Amino acid sequence: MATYAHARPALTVDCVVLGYDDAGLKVALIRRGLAPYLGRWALPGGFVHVDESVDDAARRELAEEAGLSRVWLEQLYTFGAVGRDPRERVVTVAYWALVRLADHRVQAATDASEAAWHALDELPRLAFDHAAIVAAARERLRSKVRWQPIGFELLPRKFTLGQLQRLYEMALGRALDKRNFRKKVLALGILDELDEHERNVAHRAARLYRFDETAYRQRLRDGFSFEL
Amino acid sequence: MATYAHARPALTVDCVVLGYDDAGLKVALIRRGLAPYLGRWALPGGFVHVDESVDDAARRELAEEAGLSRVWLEQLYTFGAVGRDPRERVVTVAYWALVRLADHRVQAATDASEAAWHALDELPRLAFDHAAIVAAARERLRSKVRWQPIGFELLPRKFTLGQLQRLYEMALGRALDKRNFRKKVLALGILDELDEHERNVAHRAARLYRFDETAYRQRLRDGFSFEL
DNA sequence: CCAAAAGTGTTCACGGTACACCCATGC
DNA sequence: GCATGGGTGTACCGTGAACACTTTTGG
Repeated sequence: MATYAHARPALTVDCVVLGYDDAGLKVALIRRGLAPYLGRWALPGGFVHVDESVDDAARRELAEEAGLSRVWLEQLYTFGAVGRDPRERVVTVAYWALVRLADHRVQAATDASEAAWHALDELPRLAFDHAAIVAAARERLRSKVRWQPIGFELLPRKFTLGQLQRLYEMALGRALDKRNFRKKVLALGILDELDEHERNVAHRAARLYRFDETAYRQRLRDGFSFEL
Repeated sequence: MATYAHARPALTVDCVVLGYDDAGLKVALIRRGLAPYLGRWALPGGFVHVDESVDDAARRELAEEAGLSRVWLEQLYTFGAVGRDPRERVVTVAYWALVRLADHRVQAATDASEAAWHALDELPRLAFDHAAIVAAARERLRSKVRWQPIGFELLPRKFTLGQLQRLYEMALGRALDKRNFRKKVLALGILDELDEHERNVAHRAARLYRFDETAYRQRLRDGFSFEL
């Protein structure tokens, strides 16, 4: 393990930013303004600087390239195949993030020519191996959603149980029984029932709820299972 | 994302190799023959070459530094804090591996002055942030063992249900009920019951079993849950 | 009054858990 | 014969899954 003087792989981060609205799950993509894959859609990301942690690099790129900050962010997987970038050897640490679509407009910045949300199940062809990275994030969402009440990161602060259920159905890729879902989710004891209802809907207005983070942390400490 | 000409972080892999025998879980460590942390125990690992995938680098280091090959190996997490190596900026992709202790003698090789198995719950002080990496592997084992019948990678090819149960108890950190354990594990239908028994034991000789990988794959395809 | 989603309980089957005694073997 | 782990079955309980109708609101 002598000092390393040879060519080294470059190191980047790439972020799979997932958002949700009533139409479904979306990913934030950026249209590349440079070769290779000029004009293709790609994940926001970029090189890791020597003086920042990899986590910080992910947050920075998210802010610079997509104009997003203060989002929930977690490391996903490191993609290190040899040919994944045609220019040179690049290893990328992929992250995934969840944001409230209502709160965030993605905006292109720096060297990205365009940024936009894309529906998760009708993605365009992506640059590099980014399709595989998105697939990994999707898989992680599917498994994580069963153990941690992640959904609240994606919904507006006040939401209906119907919205929450539709989100879970999207994430899990299957229909859930309405009564069982409400029963379980309310039994978790991490929702504040508000004295507010939807407005201007063409059907009975649903009650609004809010995620009770304090109760959630308490339950976590008590060793609680959030399986849905 | 122009061509990158500045200083770049170096990229390494580190492997948490877990082994098991009747005395408990062990991790393979190497005594460092170079500064920094000269003489300290550390995980086997090293730099990723430009012409090999990160996975390949992990396998190579495992072979070179610990003399291990053909082991079960999986990516664990990427550690990218800024100060984790005092010499220069180094990001490491951590892997974890499971081996049959009976089959593998670790042997020091290349630039490691010594290699040995250490009991997982009485580790010496480790170099760099390797203690955190081992802790992450341990946590991963604990959660993974519940979903995938991982234990078989760690046991000899023929084993008793008692051995399997003790392994699970080590991994999960709690005692399991013998009858329930046997019932569940046999119900999985992935064990071959052999017409062989232990020999030379000071008690009733236990029947030996073998992991039936074919049946396992079949169950996986059928969407089977291996929760214990 | 019609469409569309909200809201609400009960029953059944299965799996998890708790629990105690006899058996085979080596010393 | 004794110490040590191997081996076996049953009863209870809680949770997950299935399932249908009434209510409210806007158009």
